[in-house]
Amino acid sequence: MKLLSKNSLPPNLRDRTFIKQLVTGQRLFQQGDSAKYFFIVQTGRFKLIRYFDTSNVINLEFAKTGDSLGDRSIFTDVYDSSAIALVDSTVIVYPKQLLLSSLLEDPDLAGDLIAILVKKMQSLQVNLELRNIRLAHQRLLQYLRYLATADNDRVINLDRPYKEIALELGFTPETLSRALLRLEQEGKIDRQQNKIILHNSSVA
Amino acid sequence: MKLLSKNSLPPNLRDRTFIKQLVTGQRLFQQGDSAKYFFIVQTGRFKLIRYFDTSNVINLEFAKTGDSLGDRSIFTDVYDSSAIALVDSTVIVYPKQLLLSSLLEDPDLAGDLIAILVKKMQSLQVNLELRNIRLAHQRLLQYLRYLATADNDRVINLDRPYKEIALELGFTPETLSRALLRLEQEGKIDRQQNKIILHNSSVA
DNA sequence: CGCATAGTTGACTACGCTCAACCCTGGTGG
DNA sequence: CCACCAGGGTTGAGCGTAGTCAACTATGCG
Repeated sequence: MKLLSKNSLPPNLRDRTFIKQLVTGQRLFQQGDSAKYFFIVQTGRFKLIRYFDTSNVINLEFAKTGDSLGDRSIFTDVYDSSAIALVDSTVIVYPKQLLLSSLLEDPDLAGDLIAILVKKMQSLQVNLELRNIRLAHQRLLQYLRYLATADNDRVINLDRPYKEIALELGFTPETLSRALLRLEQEGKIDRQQNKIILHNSSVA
Repeated sequence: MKLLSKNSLPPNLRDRTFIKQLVTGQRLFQQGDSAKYFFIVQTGRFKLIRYFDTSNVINLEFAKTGDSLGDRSIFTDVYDSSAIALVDSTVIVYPKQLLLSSLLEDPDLAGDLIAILVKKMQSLQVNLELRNIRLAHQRLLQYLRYLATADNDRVINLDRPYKEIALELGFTPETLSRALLRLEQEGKIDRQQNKIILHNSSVA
């Protein structure tokens, strides 16, 4: 992945690409801003939110290491959402227009970007599939299975608050809490602090 | 968009790209098949479904004119779902490997593909946003607004059965029917056969 | 030590699902 | 030309589950 490492970029693009560090709560970009940059998360994580009228905010998605930010604005001139660092984070900042013109000259870069977009599409697709599962404990279990197969491990490390997971799954924290309890009581999982062990019987 | 017209493709790719016609109910590809092709819908529409165990089927998405099919399998060797024509349809069939190597030689094609993927991402994103709206009539209204702004028209032509729309929105047909009734009674919309008129007051 | 926040648990509410019946339309065949 | 049938769409009644609001605990941070 040439795209993911600043040093392997073609010189003219590399010279104008830089790393940005953000602290918890800091905005990377703001809805309505001129969309001059494209980003990839190096460390940490972000949430994307959208404002409708004032005081009407919705959560769009979460981005973690390796995910792109600002991808929906590749061909539009303003950001359609705001990105906020949930923890101290670093991102690679690409000047969008220069990146796009570099893609035309360096096909490998284009291939890298396509791969990143496809990966993101798949992730959105998984989320959408999960939403089609109505019962909270079943949706949660399926989510845990995805995490387990992705990590190839039955021990799942949840490195972020349940609150956030609840939002991503479309639940309230209360419902997530009860769903976890239920899976535990049914013997499908074990919980110890922020680790979850998926039992053999419930993997298939 | 060079990619969308067979005739503007580079010769070696064009020679192996073809149009395929399908009748209602016909399968374009099957989950598990070797993913040798990438498709773009020219006319008609498709549904993508996934089988878990036998007799456990879920609906993934619907694709209409201009949408890509098989995009999730660009970098994998088998299709992760089956595509079925919902009406008589035609698709452009690209040999996947040749398309990928052509992208590296013709940057315009790569740009076109990126645009298609971004558009699809946005569409998935919209669906996901809609799922975050809990009340059926509100989710439906928001959906109608998207359609209206996309078509830039307050008269929405629903060219497909309500049943299908219900699935896409994550409702049962009964719930969709009641939600339509409610919006009508609240004066937000008018219905006449398969057209829906979005009232001015409810656009913003 | 005090405060803010995450997480948990309980009681109640409300909305969408399920199942059933019915209407309506289009298509088919006698 | 009508009788029949299949499927989409609508409406009704009852149920179940997630949301809401509230109280409480635990944890981390100043």
